[in-house]
Amino acid sequence: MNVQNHITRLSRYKSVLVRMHAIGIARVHADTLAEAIGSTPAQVRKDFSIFGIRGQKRGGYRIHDLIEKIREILGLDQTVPVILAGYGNLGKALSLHPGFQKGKIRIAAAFDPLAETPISNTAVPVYPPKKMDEYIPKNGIRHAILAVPDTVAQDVFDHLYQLGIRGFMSFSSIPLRIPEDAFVNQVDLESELETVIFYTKNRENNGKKASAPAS
Amino acid sequence: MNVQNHITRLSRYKSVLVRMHAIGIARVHADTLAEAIGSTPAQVRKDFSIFGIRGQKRGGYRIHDLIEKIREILGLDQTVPVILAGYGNLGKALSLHPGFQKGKIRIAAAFDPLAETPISNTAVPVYPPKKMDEYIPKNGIRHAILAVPDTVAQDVFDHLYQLGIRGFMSFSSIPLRIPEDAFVNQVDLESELETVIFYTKNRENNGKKASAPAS
DNA sequence: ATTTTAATGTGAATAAATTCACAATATTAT
DNA sequence: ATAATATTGTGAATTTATTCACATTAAAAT
Repeated sequence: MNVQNHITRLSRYKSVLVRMHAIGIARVHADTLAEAIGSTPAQVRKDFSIFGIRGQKRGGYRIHDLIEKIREILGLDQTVPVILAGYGNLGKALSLHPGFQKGKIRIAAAFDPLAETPISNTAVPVYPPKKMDEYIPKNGIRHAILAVPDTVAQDVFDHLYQLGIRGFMSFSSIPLRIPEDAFVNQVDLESELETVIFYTKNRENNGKKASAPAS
Repeated sequence: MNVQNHITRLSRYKSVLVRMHAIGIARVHADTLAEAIGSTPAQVRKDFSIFGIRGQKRGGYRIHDLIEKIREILGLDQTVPVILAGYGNLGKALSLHPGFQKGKIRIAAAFDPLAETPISNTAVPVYPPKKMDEYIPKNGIRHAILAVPDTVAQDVFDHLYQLGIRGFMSFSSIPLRIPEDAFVNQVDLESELETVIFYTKNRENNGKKASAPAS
């Protein structure tokens, strides 16, 4: 299972493709890609078709081109700078996450109240929060990761929004009240783990797909 | 937007409900709940209907009962012990995550090679990996969080599977090869952020919903 | 050259998810 | 008591997503 839409899938295809490319593979078939991300060949072809990605009849897709094209669709043709609000354990983990060090996403800076006293061992520069007001407009930052305590999540969100940030990945567990023109991907870790518990339980019974109980 | 299915939604409803309950609210309407998680009243009622959750005509739902019922559906009526494979920055962040300290999920122990020398400041006991062989069967653990380096993710997965774990939340960015009867929720942080970048970009243009480009 | 084969690409078919719309009914107001 | 109102619960309608199935075509084999 695993909840996905075609954008998530494009991103996952790319992840696999980048790794294949790195080990010297030049071409890929819809079947291979489907299996890698737990999907179907028809789904892969349809996803590509929707976005005008063409392969070649009897020859699959050229990985290099595919990666380029997917990056372009996702808006990753240029490096995208992202700031990190909150440099606690989670913030630190994210700043060191391989996925944010190799690809086109770059965590440009982190902001945390504790940075009044310098934080050691940081993967990115860590500044006090008030520096956001200058840093974000100056560097044209449009995206932020919210890794702050729930108690201040809405305030920090509002502040960042007001500074021009429109795209957010939030790890807070409270739902944010957001303006129409902002986009927030709320990554709720508790919820993600709870779905695992549900589906694991319902696997033991029905085998394949989990569904609603009798009543 | 935000990719969801009804299980994810149930979990999110619960999260909101628990907070409402904590501040002394006893009843809730479908509209309130819908707005809180960014859904629609019809969706809320349909979700509840599917699982046989009944409110009362003109009176909404009793929060206490709702929480009970949702917990039961998700398999969270008892406390569920989960182990953490890997106690790096991410593992540590997870062990301290409020969502895993207040609810029915309990991170029972973490396992990491660095634990040969004791790790200080831990929120949970941290053991060397070889202790898993004894700990997991003895404590009947069925669920694990994989927060290990990509290079060993498959090996650790295989080992945990072989010890009886069937439900996984994985933060590795490589797709795992998994047996039929295991369930893995792969939380791909890079992919989550990439979707934010896509939708933010496509908001600026079309306003409401992001869709496929011309070609 | 010609045939065979192994893919893609895509409309059509199917399935799944969401929203509509309204009957049912408990609560409140009169 | 009766009427008015608000909100649930759910089939039906609609929309969205997935899968099917097969025509198309490039490559490989003969």
